[in-house]
Amino acid sequence: MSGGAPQGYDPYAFEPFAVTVDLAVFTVRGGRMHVLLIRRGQEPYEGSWALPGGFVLPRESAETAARRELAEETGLPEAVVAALHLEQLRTYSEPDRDPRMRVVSVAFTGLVPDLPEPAAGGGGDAAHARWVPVGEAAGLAFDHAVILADARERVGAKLEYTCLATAFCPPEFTLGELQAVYETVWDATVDRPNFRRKVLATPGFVEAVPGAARLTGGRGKPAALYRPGPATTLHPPLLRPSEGHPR
Amino acid sequence: MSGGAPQGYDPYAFEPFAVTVDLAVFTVRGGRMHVLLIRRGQEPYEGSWALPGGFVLPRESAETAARRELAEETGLPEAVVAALHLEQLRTYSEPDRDPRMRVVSVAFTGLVPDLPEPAAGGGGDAAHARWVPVGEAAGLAFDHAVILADARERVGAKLEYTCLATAFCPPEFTLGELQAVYETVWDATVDRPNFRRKVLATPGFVEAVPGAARLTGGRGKPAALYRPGPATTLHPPLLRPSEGHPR
DNA sequence: CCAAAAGTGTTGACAATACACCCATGA
DNA sequence: TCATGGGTGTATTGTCAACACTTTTGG
Repeated sequence: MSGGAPQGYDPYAFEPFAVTVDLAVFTVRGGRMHVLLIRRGQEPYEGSWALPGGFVLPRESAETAARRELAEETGLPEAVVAALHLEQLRTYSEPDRDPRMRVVSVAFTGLVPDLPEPAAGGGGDAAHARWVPVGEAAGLAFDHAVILADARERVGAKLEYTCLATAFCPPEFTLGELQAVYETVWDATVDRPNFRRKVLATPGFVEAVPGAARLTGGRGKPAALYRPGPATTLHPPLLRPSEGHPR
Repeated sequence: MSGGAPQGYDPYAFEPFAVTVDLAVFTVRGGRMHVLLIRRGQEPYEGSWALPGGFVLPRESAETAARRELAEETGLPEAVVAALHLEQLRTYSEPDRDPRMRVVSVAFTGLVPDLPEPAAGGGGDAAHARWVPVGEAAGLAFDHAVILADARERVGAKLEYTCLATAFCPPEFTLGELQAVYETVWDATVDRPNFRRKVLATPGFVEAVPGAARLTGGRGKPAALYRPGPATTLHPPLLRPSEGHPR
C-alpha cells in the first residue's frame, strides 16, 4: 500500500529496509546466451560472481537506480546503458536473502546487442565485469541464481509473444541474425522459410532498410537489412517448438 | 542487488525506505468485474477509496504481508485468504508516490470466486471494505488507479495463455460459468461450442466431476460440473477476439 | 563448379470459425 | 409447449509445418 500506515507511524521506529536493484543483462554472442556478471570485492560472498546492482538512492526510482548502477559497476558505455531494453522482472523479499540486513530487491531484465568490446572499457569497477555464458554461471552470490533462472525463463517466454528479439540485434540486422537470436535463446532450431514469413507477416515487427544488402560473413547470398518496427506485441505468437506441444 | 553495499554502509544512515504491499483483488459477480477496495480512515486521502495493503513487517516476505494485510483490512475469511490466487504484479517505486515519506510498494494481483457475503463479515477494519465494479472505481488514493489498470490488463492477458480463469470460479463449476468469466473479463462474447471444445481439448485445464449435474439457475438443461485441473499454461492460447486482430 | 546462405513456392494436416441442430429442464 | 441454457455435429476457411527448389555470393 502506501497510506495504510498505522496511526502515528514513525519512519525510524522499525529496523529500516534497504531497497536495492539487481540486473540480469543478457546478450547473444557466438550462438550462446551470455549474462553480465561482476566479481564481488567484499564480504559476504567475496570473490563470487554476482549480478550487477546496488542501492536505490532516496530520490531515485528503481529503474533509474538500475541504469545508474549498471553504468557504475560494469563500465558499459553511457549510450548503451541509456538505450538498453530494461524491464522489471519481479521483487525478491524473503527476509534472509542477505545475511547482513533486511534487503528487498527489485530485479530487472536487460537485453543488449552483442558488443564489439566485452564489458570492460571504462575504469573503476568495470574491470570486475564480464560476459559469462549462462550455462557457466555457477555459484552466484545470494539468491542470484534464482533471479538469473527466472530472468532467463521470462526472456524465452517473451520472445514468443513480443517483438523483444530485436533488442538483441544491432540497429540494422538481417533476418538470419534475428533467427539466430530465437534459436540461441530457445536452444532450438527454427525453420527458416516459415520464420521469415511469420516475421514479415507481422505488421510493425521489422521494416526493410532501403539501402544495400550486407554479406553474412563472407560466403552466401547477401541478406537484406531490417530495422526494428514500431510493434511491441506479436499476434499470433511465434511459439517455440518442442515445448511439450506437438501442435 | 544485495551485497553491493558501499563499504561501511550503516543501515540507519539514510532516510529509511518503507516497503509496503498493495493488492488488486478481483472477482466476477453478476457479469461484471469487481475489485476489492477499502475506504481510507486517515490522511492523506482520508475518505477516498484505496487498494488494501500495508507495511511489510521486518520478518515477512512481501507475499506473506499481502495475505496478512488482506485478512486484517477486509475481513475476508481466513480460508479464502489462504486459498486465493495471488501473484506479483510489479513494484512501484517513484519517489513521490506517497506525500509523507519514501514508500516502495510491491503490488499483487489476487483472484477470488464470487463470494456469498460481500467483503464485510469480520469486525474491525472490515466494515470499510467493499466490492466495487472496476468501471466505478474512480478517485483512488495515491497511484492506485495506475496499479488497478495495470492489474486489470495483466489479468485479461493471462486468461489468454494460462488456466487462471478457474481461480474466479468456485471449487466446482460448469463450463458456462467458466465461459462467463472470460466474457466478463474480456468484455467480449465467446462462441459456446468452440469455447467448450477448446477447454476440453486442453489436457489438464479442467477435469470432470464424476457426480451429478447441477441446474444453472433454474431454467435450462443441467450442466456437468468440472474441477480445475493440474495444468497452468494454455497451449495453444485462447485468444480474445476483436483485440485488433482479425485472425 | 561447388558450398553456403538467402529467399520463394507448394502441399497436406490440422485448427478455428460460424452456424445449424438436438437435449433436458422449469414455468 | 415454450423459453432457456447445455451440449453435439459439420462444413468452410485459414494457418502452419515441412520440404523442395531457385538465387546469389565466395572460394
